[in-house]
Amino acid sequence: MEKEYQKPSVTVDIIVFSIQNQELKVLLVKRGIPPFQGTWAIPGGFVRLNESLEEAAKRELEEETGVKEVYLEQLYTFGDVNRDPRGRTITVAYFALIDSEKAKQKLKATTDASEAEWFSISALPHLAFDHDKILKYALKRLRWKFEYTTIVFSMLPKKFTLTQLQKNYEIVFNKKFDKRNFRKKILSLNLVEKTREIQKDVSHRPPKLYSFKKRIGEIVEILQPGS
Amino acid sequence: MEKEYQKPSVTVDIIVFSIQNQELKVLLVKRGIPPFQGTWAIPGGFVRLNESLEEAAKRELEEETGVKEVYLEQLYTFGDVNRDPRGRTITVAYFALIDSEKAKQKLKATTDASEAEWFSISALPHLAFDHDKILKYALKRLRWKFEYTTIVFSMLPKKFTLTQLQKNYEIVFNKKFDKRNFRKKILSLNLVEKTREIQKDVSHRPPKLYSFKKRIGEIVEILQPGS
DNA sequence: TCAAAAGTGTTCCGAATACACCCATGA
DNA sequence: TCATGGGTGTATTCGGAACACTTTTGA
Repeated sequence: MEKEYQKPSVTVDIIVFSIQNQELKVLLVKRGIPPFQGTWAIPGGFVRLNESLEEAAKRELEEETGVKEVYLEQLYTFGDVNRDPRGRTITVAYFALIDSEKAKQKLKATTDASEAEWFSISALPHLAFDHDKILKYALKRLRWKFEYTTIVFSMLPKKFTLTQLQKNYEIVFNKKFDKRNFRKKILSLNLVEKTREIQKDVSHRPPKLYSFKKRIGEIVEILQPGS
Repeated sequence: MEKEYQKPSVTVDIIVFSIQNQELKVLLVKRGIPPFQGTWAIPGGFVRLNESLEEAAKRELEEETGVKEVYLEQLYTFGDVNRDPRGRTITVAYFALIDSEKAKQKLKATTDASEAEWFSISALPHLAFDHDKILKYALKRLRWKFEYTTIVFSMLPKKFTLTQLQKNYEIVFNKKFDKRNFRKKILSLNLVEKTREIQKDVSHRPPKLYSFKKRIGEIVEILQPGS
């Protein structure tokens, strides 16, 4: 067989973001086997012949975290010749968003003896392979998606307060927004509706709970660049 | 070897757009061999082990068209299990933009006895594999890029008139813009500068030629949605 | 009564929109 | 002189930005 007919390996890697304790976090796994044994990496694995890329990403994600039904989208495909020392490997990166309630669930013990852990994006270890680059790109995409689409709602529980919503934006952009302008904007976009519930047992004026009306990920320009 | 260790094949497909004769066109090749023999398809081919994905895309593009140094960006990776009847094949789609002068060059005779031809996107044939879907997505991305970045300049010669620039937008969006507002916007973005040249031999007032000042593809929100 | 977050309006400014006429050239 | 596209300005409207105080609850 000629060189050009040999096949590269194909993997999927899933960058999983969530917001916990007022911080943006990403899920990493410690590699149990070489190469990069003991180094943190983005969770992922080989694509099987009988599953689509998205199915592979969903399967790996469930294997690592036990969570299903999260927001998942393809990020980018990384295919530099020497990105994996074991041989030519192309990885299709996905990024996933988990709402704060699901993220609190205990991480499933992983099958391949590696540990999984949430890391704040402000205190990341160096990652295996080209995963630093992949993560950096995922963050860029995340911010972009927050600006122009409604994915924020995939990181919130079904019912939430407008302050929680605003906090999520502030965490992702690492920037404060004006409360009145923020609420005016969100309400004018007609994205949310009041529920009849209010949050109880808070030691301040109890906030109203809202729910999301539209399709997650829809493009709407929630926040303009620089606002 | 177990099922999950068999490897899929990996190809790149390149959707090449250009604007010719006031129409948005895409380059297609007629397949010379089965499957889908005689059907039009997006140009592409297998990724070799010693080249990155982008290198593979550039190589295939040059083999098909003879053009080099075009705007090229990764579009999306398509990996449904049955998208290729020959067996599991994942394709990394790229999209490329060629300026009108380069696009006028004669298409190189292709090596694998297939013909290449420019098709207006308003009169497309049915395509092989899942290429209809890929092309549809590429068009979406193209429009998005026109709205928010400066890629339009990759479809223009080095020196161009503001009317040519506006025409390109009108063709891509299939929509007219107001001449005064368009020029005001472009000039306020500080993207172009007057050259000392004017276009000669036109049977009307000769237009000034402009050149592009910045990096192609930079995000600038040239046209707001709905403008 | 205090602490903590919820909730609420107005003014100002810049950018987007709508809109019509004169200019320079080749045929 | 005519046809063809080049080139230009203003008034209006809309949305973004800045900004501070009162309300409600639990501790």
